[in-house]
Amino acid sequence: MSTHPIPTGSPLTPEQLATMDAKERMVVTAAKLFQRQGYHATGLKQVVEEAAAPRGSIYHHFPGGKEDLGVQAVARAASALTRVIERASARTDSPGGLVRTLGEGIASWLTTSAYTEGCPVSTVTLEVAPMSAALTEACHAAYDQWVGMIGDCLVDHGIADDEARDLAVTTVSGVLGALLLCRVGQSTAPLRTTADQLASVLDARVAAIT
Amino acid sequence: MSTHPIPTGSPLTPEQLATMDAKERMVVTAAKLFQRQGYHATGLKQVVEEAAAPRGSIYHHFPGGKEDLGVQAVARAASALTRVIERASARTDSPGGLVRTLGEGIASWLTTSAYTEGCPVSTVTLEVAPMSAALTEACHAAYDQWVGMIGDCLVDHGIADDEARDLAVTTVSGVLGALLLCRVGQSTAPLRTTADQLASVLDARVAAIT
DNA sequence: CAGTATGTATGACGGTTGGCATAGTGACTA
DNA sequence: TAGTCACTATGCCAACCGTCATACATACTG
Repeated sequence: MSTHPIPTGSPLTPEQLATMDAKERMVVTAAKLFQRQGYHATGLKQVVEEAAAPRGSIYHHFPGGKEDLGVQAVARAASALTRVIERASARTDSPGGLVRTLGEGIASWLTTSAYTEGCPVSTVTLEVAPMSAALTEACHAAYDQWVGMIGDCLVDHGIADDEARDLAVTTVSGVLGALLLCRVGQSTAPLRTTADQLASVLDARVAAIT
Repeated sequence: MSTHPIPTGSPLTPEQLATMDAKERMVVTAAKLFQRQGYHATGLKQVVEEAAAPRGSIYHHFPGGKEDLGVQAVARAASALTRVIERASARTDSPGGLVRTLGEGIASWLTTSAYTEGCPVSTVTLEVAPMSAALTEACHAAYDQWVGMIGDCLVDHGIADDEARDLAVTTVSGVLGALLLCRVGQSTAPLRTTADQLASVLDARVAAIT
């Protein structure tokens, strides 16, 4: 890692952090850092510094050490994306609309962070699976939830459970993969393209039923 | 990282390594380790040990240090997947068949490694983009090549350049994302599902032309 | 209220490993 | 012999994660 072109600054606004206790600050800060630079590149030192938390408290709040903190950070980060899906789901009524809105939401997320923040779960997944069972499980739970939410949306539109799940898996895969391409190319085009195409597939599938 | 359930063993067979010089051994070993545990979790110490290479040679062969080694390892690993695509491309004549064959190839790759080895490029991408320009560029080049190859296949079947590229982006995104889900769930189902669905989309698109 | 007990919270330390730089070795050339 | 080259052993300092003895806060007791 030769250069650090983007001045990282604080991963969270001080106002937000001020409202939390030390433990929560650590979890939230770790989540942001994992999302930005990955699990192994994030030192506990950096976490406590940016969270303005005392070094010694780590093993009080997280007896399992870094891995323990990681599990909670992943869970927290995952729920953030879950909310994005929920919000997108509330704003549209077709599966295709959901995917498109979701794609836009994530895209804006990418641009506002100057492509430093990707999927909070994917990075950790690739770094630790399947070495750390606890972290792998936390990531797995996140993906399952996302697949389930999109699958439910499809079922609501009349698609059979099995096919709905398959389509949801493909959709989540596509979005996650597109996020990779976006980060590496510093462009939201792959995400918008992929979301658009997946949306068309889902809508066509729904249309074929009615 | 509490446990190490899978005895890692040597990442490469000694016979393979024996035919290479020290530099090549380092690149290949680094590629395997990055693929397995990521960039930051891989120490140069581990690389030289598993490559049976002398420690002091690192900065002779790779003046840019770890990042330099990383760029070459990514390039090498990427070309491995490129060959898989080439082979899949040679064995089928439809885009859908290509994607299905590709999915199977990667799936067998996952199972033989007990899900320890994922996409060699994705892990590094998420860990370093966009902090390290050199590594990001190396990853970008790999993705571009894959997208280009699949896009070319589509163009060969009569699809216009722009749409071919869009479809290729979606396909690569889906495969990469599915690989994530496979690793976290220790199952090849997501990959086969995704490949299957993407293949259907591509074939339908081709069929609509003729 | 004074004194103590109990559990929480914390700063300082340690053994290890991280990537990297330097000084050095030996082989080959002139 | 002197010089050049490809290559390597050794050592450095910083950062890593985890442990520990201690300080704090609250609640209980006489």
